[in-house]
Parts: sequence; structure tokens; C-alpha cells
Amino acid sequence: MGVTETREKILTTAGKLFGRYGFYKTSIDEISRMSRRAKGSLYYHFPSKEILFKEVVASEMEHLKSQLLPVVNDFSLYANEKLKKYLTRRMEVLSESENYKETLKADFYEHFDFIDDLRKELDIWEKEQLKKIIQQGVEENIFADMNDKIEVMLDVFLMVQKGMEIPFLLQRKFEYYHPYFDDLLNILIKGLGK
Amino acid sequence: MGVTETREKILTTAGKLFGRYGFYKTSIDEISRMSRRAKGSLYYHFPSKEILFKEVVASEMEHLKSQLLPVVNDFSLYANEKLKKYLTRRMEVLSESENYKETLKADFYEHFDFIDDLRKELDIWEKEQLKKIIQQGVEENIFADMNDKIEVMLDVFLMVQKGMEIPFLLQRKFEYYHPYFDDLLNILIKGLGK
DNA sequence: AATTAGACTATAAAACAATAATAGTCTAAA
DNA sequence: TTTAGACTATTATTGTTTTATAGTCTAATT
Repeated sequence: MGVTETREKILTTAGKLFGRYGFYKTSIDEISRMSRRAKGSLYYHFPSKEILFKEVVASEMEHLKSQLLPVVNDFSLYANEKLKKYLTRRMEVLSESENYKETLKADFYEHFDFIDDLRKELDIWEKEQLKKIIQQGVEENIFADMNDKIEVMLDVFLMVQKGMEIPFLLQRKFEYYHPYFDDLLNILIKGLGK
Repeated sequence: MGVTETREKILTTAGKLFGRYGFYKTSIDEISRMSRRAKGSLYYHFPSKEILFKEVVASEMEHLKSQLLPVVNDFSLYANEKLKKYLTRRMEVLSESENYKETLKADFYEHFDFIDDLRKELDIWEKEQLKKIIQQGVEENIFADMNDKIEVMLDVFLMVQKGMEIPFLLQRKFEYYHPYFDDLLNILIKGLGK
């Protein structure tokens, strides 16, 4: 039994339990029992329940990145198609990311502030990717050049994304609005156009 | 003391209390006490606490409409400016509508289904107004004609609006994002453009 | 160095029962 | 149409006891 194996087992079990029952309704003893590892083992690898949860969320965020990166780096796509694909894929992946959703829910009534730095990190990463796409679009002469306004616009973009997360991910309206989502993106992309 | 006077007094007092303490933390006895009307009087005018609250919300919605209608009917404005003014005014008015916000909060954990029909009514009204503005823009040759797609686009519009309500109205990000809101609207309007 | 079982503690949550608050009704009077 | 106030059935609240939980520690095992 290697070190990585135990750590990984704990992490995936915790991911499933937290994802299903939420942070508060999942106990360390339960994770220990279900992963078939001693409690001491959990605390050998993770100093606290919060940090364990944080790592679970972090791995979901890594998964999101791993799904988005190929889109960003696919240079057979024009910037407008790329942006559309990016945003669609993003929602698809997040709609399966139970623990990310859990943090959204929590945000509403209690707020897990121990997750804040992860969120900020993801925001920065996403802004970088979106910036690349928009700059590609400017070079391809399909997006208007916003010069110094680009940073502000990226903030607006993230805000809109976040605004949609609650109805889409928590109120399960993504499936319902999926057919219209395409039209919304078309408007957005046209709005960015030259 | 006329009939209308008592009804009105109860309604405004209830509006203030519900707006400040929420539906559950405001009691009928409190409303009775603060409005200086007997409990029997409340029940003479309003058959239940729920319906009283509903009327309070309804009056906030009427206020919103009264603020938006002059914008819609101001034909000195081009459709793009009009749409921008409409959406900005909408957020401004709603950010002061404490009981509307209360229903948003409730939507999240308990959901007041006795308010659903009011919401649906407002949605229909808003779609009508937005439709007028968009059609005006098409006639003015500044918005692209979306023909049969217009109904779908209106749904998308409402969805985006609702998506923004939570961060804007509940998480008080409206003030923070206010300077960027303008840029967002510019993109949206350009996206609708010819 | 990594893992285990299990005892242990301080704190937080659940369960329960007693008490108070509340929505809604009713009456008799003004 | 409005009032004061008594009344009831149902919910909340409060305080107390019991149980569950996060986190620690140890001694043994691999």
C-alpha cells in the first residue's frame, strides 16, 4: 500500500460523501469507515476536516481547468467559437462538480471562508484564459479591441458567469435553458465583435 | 376614518416590518400594534398573513412598473439608450425593494410558492415591455431583426436578469459593479445590434 | 515512514420536555 | 367598519440531558 494510494482513497471517498451529503452532514468517522482507513490516517494526511474539504474542492477545480485548457489551446478554433465552447464546457463541467456546488450553496447562508483563496485563484486563472481568447479574437479581427478596458471587461465577464451559476447549477435551470444558452452566447460574442 | 385609510395603513406598516425583519420574524400582532389597528381589522381586510405579504410584494411590483413605464414610453429615446435606461432603472428600483428581495432570499431555502403567480405576472409584463423596446430598435434599424426568435430571446433576457439579481441585490454587489454595469450593457446592446 | 485500533477530551449537535408565541377565530360592543 | 380581548390549535423557543463529532494521543504493526 503506497502513500499516494491511501491519500487518494481518502480524497475520493471524501469527495463522494461531501458531494452527496454536504460538508456538515459528512463526518470524519464516516469518511474513515467508508474509505477503510483509520482516523489517524486521515489526520496524518490532512490536518483538519476543512482542509480535507478544501483539497476536494481544489481537485474539482483542477478537473475543470484540465477540461478547459484543451479548448483554450485548440488553435483550429476561431476566437468566437472558442469562447462559446469555453463557456459551454465550463457550465457542463461545473454542473457535475458537486463540491463546487456545495460551496455555492454555503456561500448563501454560512459561507466557507476557508475556500476563498481557492476561488480567487480560479478567478485569476479564468481571467487569464479569457484574456487569451479575447486577445486572439482581436488579432483575428473578429473582436473589437478594448485596449485598457480589457481588465474591467474580464471582471464583468466573471460577474456574469457567477450570476448565472446560481440559477444554472443550483436551481437546475441549465438543462432547461440549454437550448437558449447558445443564443445568449451568440449575443455576447456579437457584442464583443468589431 | 375611511376604509381605504385603514387598509393602507396596515399595508404600509406591514411593508416596513416585513421589509426589515422578513416574513417569519414579523408577527401579525406586531403589525397590529405598530399600525394601531385591531387584529380583527387586519383579518377583516386580509384573509391571512401570506396574502397580506403578497399584497405588500404586489405593491412593490406596481411601484417598479410605475418607474419603468415612463422609460418605455419615452419616445425621445432611441431603443439602445432606452434598453440601457430600462435595465439600469430596474436594478436601482429593485435594490430598494426590500420585500421583493425577501422573496429572493426565501426562494433559496424555503420558497414562498404563494408568491409565484405574482412573479409570473411580472415576468409577462416585463417581456411585453422588452419586446416593445426591441421592436422599436428593429424599426429604428439599430437592432437586428430576430423574427420568430424574439420570444426565446426574451426568455434568455429574463434569465440573465434573474441570474444577476442574487449577486446584485442580495450580495450587495450592485454598488461594487455599478461602474462596470454600463460596459456590460454596452456589450449586450451591441450584441443585439444589426 | 506509514498505518492501525482504539481510548480520550472538549465542543457541538440532537432529543426531549416544558413554556411561550403566534396565526387565525370568535364575540359583543361601538 | 372597527374595536378590545378572550380563545384555540399549532409552532417556536428555551433549558436540560444525552449523544455525536472533530481532533489528539498512544502503543503496536508493517
